[in-house]
Amino acid sequence: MLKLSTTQNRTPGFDGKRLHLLESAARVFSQVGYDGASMRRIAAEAQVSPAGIYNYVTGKEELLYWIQYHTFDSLLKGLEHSLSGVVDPQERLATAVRNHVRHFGENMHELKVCARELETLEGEAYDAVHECRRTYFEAVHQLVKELEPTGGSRLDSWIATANLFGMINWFYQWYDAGRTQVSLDDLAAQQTALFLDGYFASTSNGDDGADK
Amino acid sequence: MLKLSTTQNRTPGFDGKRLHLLESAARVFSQVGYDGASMRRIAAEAQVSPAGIYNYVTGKEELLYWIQYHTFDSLLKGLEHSLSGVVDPQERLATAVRNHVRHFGENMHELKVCARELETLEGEAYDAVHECRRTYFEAVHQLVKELEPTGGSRLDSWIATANLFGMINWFYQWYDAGRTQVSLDDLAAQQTALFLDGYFASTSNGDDGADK
DNA sequence: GAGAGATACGAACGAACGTTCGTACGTGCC
DNA sequence: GGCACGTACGAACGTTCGTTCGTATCTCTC
Repeated sequence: MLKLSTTQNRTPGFDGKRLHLLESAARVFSQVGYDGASMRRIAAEAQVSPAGIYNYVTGKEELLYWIQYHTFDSLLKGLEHSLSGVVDPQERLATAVRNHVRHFGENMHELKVCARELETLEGEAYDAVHECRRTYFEAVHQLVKELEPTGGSRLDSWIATANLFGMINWFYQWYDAGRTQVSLDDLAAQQTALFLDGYFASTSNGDDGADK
Repeated sequence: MLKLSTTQNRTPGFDGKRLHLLESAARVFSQVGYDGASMRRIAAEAQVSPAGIYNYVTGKEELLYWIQYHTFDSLLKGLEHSLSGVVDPQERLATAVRNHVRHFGENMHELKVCARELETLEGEAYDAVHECRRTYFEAVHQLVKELEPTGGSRLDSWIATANLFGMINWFYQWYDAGRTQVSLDDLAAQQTALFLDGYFASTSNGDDGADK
């Protein structure tokens, strides 16, 4: 299932137009959900006829596939890039959270679609996205495990990582509901601090786990 | 919008049958989403004809409304009940998390629908559910604020509460994906500990914030 | 047992859906 | 100029959707 559209014999502007189409689709998906979004509405958003969409994509399914795959892929790429040169384990985790939250801020629609429609795709398309997502999760999980090389927290590192993702993924539900008093970097810092030291902790813990 | 179905002149078994219908609808909604669920499938799940649904409910929208309203309402009721007699602030928060997570375990379908379809309803129906949800959030927020009566954490209590909800709401995405090595109470305890003390904290903090 | 009203369902409605088809238009190559 | 082909769109297809309608059954009341 899900034949991908061919990428040969294309006009110069093809890639750009498809990207524009994916952005429009992500915008609509994030507003009304995958099932609630009609191809006609996506077409209108992208200023194309409904039939025109099928020049760039084999169907609705592939729209979601590309949005999700591209999002997790660039999350991972961004993580690897921003981690280079950072050695302190706490600082590395803070960097990862900042990367994630910033990415959310700059691609709110795409991330929202990824968070909400995780189980919408099926078959090979689901597997491909799932593999990409798993790689990203494991990269962050590794950062968590490296926090305490001597043998560990009393908490399960996998569960703690999952809960960390809960914090940084769930925030699309409440952030920017009008009351943007806090910047994305501030938010990332608070989430890092909460994860590392809890709500209570004394501030004696070095740089308190979130700076910059 | 959303005329509620009348509740007068009903047969004795009416309430029970409607509850059964709502459970079936919640099961289908949680599997394929609100938009992806057809009335025909819900009817089949409830062993009723599609037309028969409309004896108990004015339409699809009201199904979602009752599921969400009833869920948040019983979350709040359960919270108030389980808090009675508990005085230690950390223990009160631990109790709240346990209440939430247990409720998730016992009503996985309903909670999943509440988490995923928060923005699906519109107008009065949305407002009514939103008010109920806000009350529940504020109750937990109050518990967080009472953790440190002397003046507070370095973190914003509202944001910390929102992140707490991120942890305990997001877990439907990964829990029971086959690997149920950890009980719901254990999970609640880990989430409470993570929130109160962070991933790092020394275990010297009283009962470490999660017991029972 | 006659009447009323709640409960149940098969059939059908109009609307909207994702997608396909046929046909134009534009551009580059010989 | 003529051909090939990527791009674009209006119209239409078949399907499925939420809901309504007409009617049959069941259960009380008098």
